[in-house]
This record gives sequence, C-alpha cells and structure tokens, in this order.
Amino acid sequence: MMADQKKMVTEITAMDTDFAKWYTDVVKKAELVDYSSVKGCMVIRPYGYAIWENIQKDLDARFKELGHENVYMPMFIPESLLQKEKDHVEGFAPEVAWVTQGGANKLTERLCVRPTSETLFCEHYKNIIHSYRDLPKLYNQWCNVVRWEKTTRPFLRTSEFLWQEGHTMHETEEEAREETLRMLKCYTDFYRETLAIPAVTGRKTEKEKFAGALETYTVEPMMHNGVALQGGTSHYFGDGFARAFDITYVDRSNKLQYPFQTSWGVSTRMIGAIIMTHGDDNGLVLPPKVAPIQVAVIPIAMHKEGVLEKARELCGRLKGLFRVKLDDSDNSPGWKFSEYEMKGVPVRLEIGPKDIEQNQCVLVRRDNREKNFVSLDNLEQEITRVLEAVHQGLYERALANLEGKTYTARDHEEFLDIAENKPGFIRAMWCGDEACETRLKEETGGVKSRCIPFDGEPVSDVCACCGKPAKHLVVWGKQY
RNA sequence: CGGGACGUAACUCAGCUUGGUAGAGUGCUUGGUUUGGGACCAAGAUGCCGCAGGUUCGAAUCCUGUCGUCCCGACCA
Repeated sequence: MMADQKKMVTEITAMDTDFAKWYTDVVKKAELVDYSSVKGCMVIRPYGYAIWENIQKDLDARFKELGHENVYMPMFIPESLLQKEKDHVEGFAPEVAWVTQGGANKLTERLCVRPTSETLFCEHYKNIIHSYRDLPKLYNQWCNVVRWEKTTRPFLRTSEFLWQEGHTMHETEEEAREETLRMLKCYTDFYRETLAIPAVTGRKTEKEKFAGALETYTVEPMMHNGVALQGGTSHYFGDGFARAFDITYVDRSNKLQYPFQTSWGVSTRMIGAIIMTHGDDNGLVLPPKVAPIQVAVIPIAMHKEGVLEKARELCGRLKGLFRVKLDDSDNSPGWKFSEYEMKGVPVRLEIGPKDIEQNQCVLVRRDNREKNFVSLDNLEQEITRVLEAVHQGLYERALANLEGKTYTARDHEEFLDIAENKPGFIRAMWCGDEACETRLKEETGGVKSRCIPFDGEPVSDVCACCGKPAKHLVVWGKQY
C-alpha cells in the first residue's frame, strides 16, 4: 500500500519554514516537557521522562558490562574544594550557582551547586585509594547538575539537566587512556545501536576541550538541519587532578604514585538529538529501542460487537514482547492516528470489523507511513521485523543526511564559501594554531572545530585559514 | 549579557491606539449520535489580563520596575 506523505498535523511549524520553531512545537506537542517558573528549568513530563528511563536502562547495562559501579555524590561543593584545580574552576566559575544561606544563617563558606563532580569524586578517592590493589576505581553516577546558562532551550541547553558522569582512576596512563577511548566507543555504539544516530567522533582541539582535561574526545551527531550537537564527551585527565587533590597510592614496587583519571558523560541533551535527527513535519519519530510506546493499537468502530475485545486480546498477546498501548478513548480514529504520529510511536496497529473478519490488522510504520495488512497469526514476528526495519531505516536516513551535508574545503576561500552557503560539516585542514580557529569562527558567524576525527585522509597540505603547513584534518560546523 | 518580539481561560489568540461590566475558537465536563486520517448536536464550567509599584473617580488598556518565554547575536565541558 502506498504511504500517504501529505502533512496532516497543522499545529507543528514545518521544518523548512523555521527549524527552531519546529523544534519547540514538537517538544510541546509530543508532551515531552513543560516550562517552569525558574528560567531554564523544565518539567520533564511522563512521556519525555520515559524516554530518559529507557536511555538510562540501556546505557547503565552497558556501563555495568564494562565493570562500572554506580554511586551517588552530594549536590553541593564547598568553594574551597572547587578551587583546587585551577583550569577546572576557571572553566566553570562563570556558570556556577551558589548557595550562601542555610535556613536563617549565612554560611561561613558558600556552596556551589555541582556543575560536574570531578572535585567531589577526587575528594572521595583521596580517602579510599591507598594501594594499587584499590585500582582501578570505575564509578558512575546518575544525577542532576546545574549550569547557569544564558540562553536555554528544552533538552539542548537548560540550567538544570540530568546526566550520568563516570569518573575512573587507574594505575597507569595507558590504562586511563584506554578507558577514555573505551567509553567514547561505548557512547558511539549506543548512539548507533540504540538511538539509530550516526556521528563523527574524534578529539577536541585545545580550545574546545573540557576545563582541566588533557584530552577530550567527543561524539558529534549532525542534526537534520546540518547543525552539530555535542552528544557526549570522554576526558583523559592524566594525574593533574590527583596531584591537585593529593591522591596517592603505593604501587607494586612500594613507591608512592599518583593515579591517572578519566571522566565521561552524556545527558538529557540526547533527547534533543533524537528529536532533531529523526523528527519530521508530523512530529517526533522515536527510535524503537527507546520509544516509551512501541506499538499503539487503535480499534476502529470500537462500539461494534467484538472489536474492543479483539483489540484487548491482541494487546494481551503483545504485552510481554513489546511496549504496547491500546487507545480505547472516545477520540476518533483519525485523531488517534495524528496523536501517536506526533508522539513518534514507531508502529501503529489498526483493527476493525473488516480486519477481524479476515483475521488480520493494518500495520503502519511511523518513519515512512507504509501501511500493510498483516495476518494475526504471525503478528509478533512481523512487529519484531518492522521495529528492526524502522531502526535501520532511521539510521540510514540520518547517515545519508550526515554524509550528504559534509563538505570538503581545500583552502580558505572554499571554506568561507561552504560556511556561507551550505549548512553542514566542513572537512578542512588546520595548522594547529588557536588563532586560526578563532578567526574562522569570527569570519563565518560561528563555525567551530567539532573535532579532529579518527579517520580521514588529509584533504590538502595547508591550513584552510592561514595557508601554513597543516597538522590535522578537522571537522568544522555550527553547533547547538 | 546586548538587539528584537511576546506574557489575557488548559491551548492559540482578539481586546490596548482613544482607560468605563472579560471575549472568540479549540480543549475540558455532561448527555446523545458517530468512528478506516484530528466527527457532529445540545447543555455547562473555567480568568489576581505574568508579578510589583505608580498615574487616575476608575487600569487588561497609560507609566516604571521586575520575572518568564521565543528569535538573533555574544557566552557556553
């Protein structure tokens, strides 16, 4: 059956008309968030939170498989503790919220609401790491953090957000470096296998790396409009924090050593990535593995004899295998079709009197709206197959977008031309000088280095900015 | 943090210029008819006009401040 591609929901602004407006429309119409009275703080509604829970469940299992343990740290950091690592505090100070009063009394030392917890983990590690036998320490926590952002948008940048932060300590530099890359791979795999999102991965430049890190690695997916989103980072710290916090252990030859450290995190921003990677003019499109509802069952003419009973029976059959919802509300079928499309439900089943007569139902895919009659006898297998196909279809479409909007610039002129006319990623050489990064950003109205990718051949011998000999291939782009 | 737009019912908005009883559509509630792409009829409920000051006999409307939202910049592991 041919899919009908005409736009059916008028409340959502078309992507091509105004991408930013489209995004906020989808976020609200799909009932993911509501605004609160505090600037930049959002209410994550049940449907949005259920996506986060599915993300958590999947990622948490991956972390545990790799040997990590969950802990919980306090949400307050005394000012003196935050200030122990110089680069770190300089990087975060401008966006930190402070608590200065407790009850009726002014605090003797103000407390920072954690923007990230490196310092707290270090304080704790100092107490529990004494011997090489205590290493490695592979800790992770799921929590909220606060960063006082000036411009906020639901999921993409909010004053408070939910995330996980892993903090690990290792005997050797090699082991810590391996951990950093292992977790980057963990994220990349998660993006591909669970969220159906392809991404460019690589190392951040000095200018863009995390405050206090020696190296920062990043997952950079491309949104539908060609803009990048920093989708997850993994940092190698060397022994810098360990020295600043005086964390030492006795090694195998009875010598005192500083351990080597990593940290890595992904946040609710990933939900923004899902929306802007897979969504369309009819609303959200969810990757099946994190969709709170995978199958929406819509009874047709449900007042007629046996329809509702059959729909219920069907749901009962599917319940253990999929996340299923039967909508037996009084709304018209057409209303329900639009509703679940807006909410991005991957598969819709329609069952009415005609279907029951023929022992079948109608199965509709959200990603391409393809409709097919499916025999009730092998419904489970067919849904499993379609959910897999939706995942694959979403990934391929996103990959085509990423590849189609990635351009190569061999010189300065070409760089400026692409930056001006073609939204997307630019692959171009760089001399390694921060001044060139700054200059390109200023000339292009915000095109920044995304990362130095792991793969990719040099596209020229000279820097696309200054023309001096090039050191690295860099992927550039605007970001959220 | 700069520039712009905007806060009126749950939502989208009209009313403000020219001060004088708070409005519409959608949604919601109840009853009925419907149901294969946002159905129809009837009845009903819903407002500190964002908040705080000021001007005035009288403020949704004029003035000041403040908080929040959106867009564009700047900033932003």
